[in-house]
Amino acid sequence: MSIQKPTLPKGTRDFGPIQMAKRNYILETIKSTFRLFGYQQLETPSMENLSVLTGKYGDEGDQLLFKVLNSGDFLKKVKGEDLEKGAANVLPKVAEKGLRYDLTVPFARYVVMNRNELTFPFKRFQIQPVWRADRPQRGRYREFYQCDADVVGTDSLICEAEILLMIRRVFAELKLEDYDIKINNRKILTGISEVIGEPGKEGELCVAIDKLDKIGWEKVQEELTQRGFTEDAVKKLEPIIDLSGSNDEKLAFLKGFLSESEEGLKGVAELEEVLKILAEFGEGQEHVDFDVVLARGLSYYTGAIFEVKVNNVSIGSVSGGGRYDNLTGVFGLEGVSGVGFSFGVDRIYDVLEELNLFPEDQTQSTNVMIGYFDEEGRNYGLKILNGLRSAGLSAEIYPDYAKVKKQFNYADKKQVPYVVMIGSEEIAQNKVTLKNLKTGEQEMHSLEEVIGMVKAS
RNA sequence: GUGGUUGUAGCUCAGCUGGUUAGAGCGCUGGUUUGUGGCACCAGAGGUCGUCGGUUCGAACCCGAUCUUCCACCCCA
Repeated sequence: MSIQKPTLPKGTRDFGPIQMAKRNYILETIKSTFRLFGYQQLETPSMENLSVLTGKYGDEGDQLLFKVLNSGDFLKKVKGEDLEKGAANVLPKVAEKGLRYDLTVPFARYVVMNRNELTFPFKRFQIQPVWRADRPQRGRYREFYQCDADVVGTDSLICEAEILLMIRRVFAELKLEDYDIKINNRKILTGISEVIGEPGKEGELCVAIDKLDKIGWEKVQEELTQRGFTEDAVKKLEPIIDLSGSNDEKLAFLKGFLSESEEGLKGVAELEEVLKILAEFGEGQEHVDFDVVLARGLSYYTGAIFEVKVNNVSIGSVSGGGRYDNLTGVFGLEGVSGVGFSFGVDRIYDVLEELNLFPEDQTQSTNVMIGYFDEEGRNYGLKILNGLRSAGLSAEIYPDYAKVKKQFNYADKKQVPYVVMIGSEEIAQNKVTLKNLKTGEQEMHSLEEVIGMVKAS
């Protein structure tokens, strides 16, 4: 029998100890921020029934769902005629479960199933992996983590303002300074499409405008024409594309531009209110940038839209979100509005790595390692080990009888800062030798002294 | 889903127009040093050249398929 090399499925990764330390640094920052703002943690199963997942992400989304083959004889419901009709006909008979595609739909399902137990407004955060059968690329994986925070059951714009505050807090903690929180409002986009004489086409409008950064205004015009926008409409759009100035200046302009659109003015008013609430918090508009052409998640967002971009790095977009009316409508619970956003941990990881912003000592796990020469030393070491741990120091003993060189090598590789060495002399004096691996200094001390010294370092 | 790209030692990569026994650096193991890691020196182990098939007297090298990697598009975090 030939030995086969193990491999990972496409688009998945292992996280080793070093990576986990760094990931936890990011995740702890995010979690503590969510908790600080009153959000409670939720977890849902990796698998959902396909009836919950399908139809929520569009045709393209359905294709990207990982389906789980039924257990046992998964073919028992399939008939010959089903096979002839094609995959779409066979699928529901061989798979009834799928891996979750995002955290929002499972959350909506949870809210509907627990509507009578929940106290609204309900603020929840959720940090779990999601799966997409996408083609992997840099910063795009088939298994990746989302960190969502949503509040449902309120229309209050305080929530929007708090999202801005949470993003700023997380980024400040992570020492990320050069970034912009782009903010816009779906209603403004709707208003613009009305005003330029193409009502109801804001979706297409935004898909095209969204590429502005990438392909430029010229190409966007081409695409708009291709999508059936009139020349007149494209021309009317021009002042929007050129819009610049402070948030307040842009809003002032839009009030005039959108004066014919009730919906558009409502969007402007909402945005103004969010900024006003921010001011009531005693906070400024640092990093907050009203971006009229920001368009994302248009199929579900109905109010505010957020996106966070880190400047001068290869992967810019690290967070996003928005307000949606009627999150739970598809599951039969009407009128539950919510607003939420999500941090992309994997991308934040890459950004921090690129900017070299991870703290130095993230990987250090053990404070002290105990080494020894013989059985007597080992047994004495076990007592010392227990003492160190009781004092709250992370400690370990080298488990095998081995050359001192090997023991020290192990400590060095693991970046353990201190080694306690035990030989006959130490036992006789009821002390231990403490060696600082960074400086190379070593001296005999009592256990209590060692505890004090290591803790002080 | 469309188009392109990559695969040689644990890692990063050499390897000529197809020609004997496939190399380097780092890492690993052992030694110089049986109460001491990093540094230095010495020695050693480790490869079905992604996989399967084809062309050829002969394939890491040419051809096909497949998997994988990365990139662009679509879309998205």
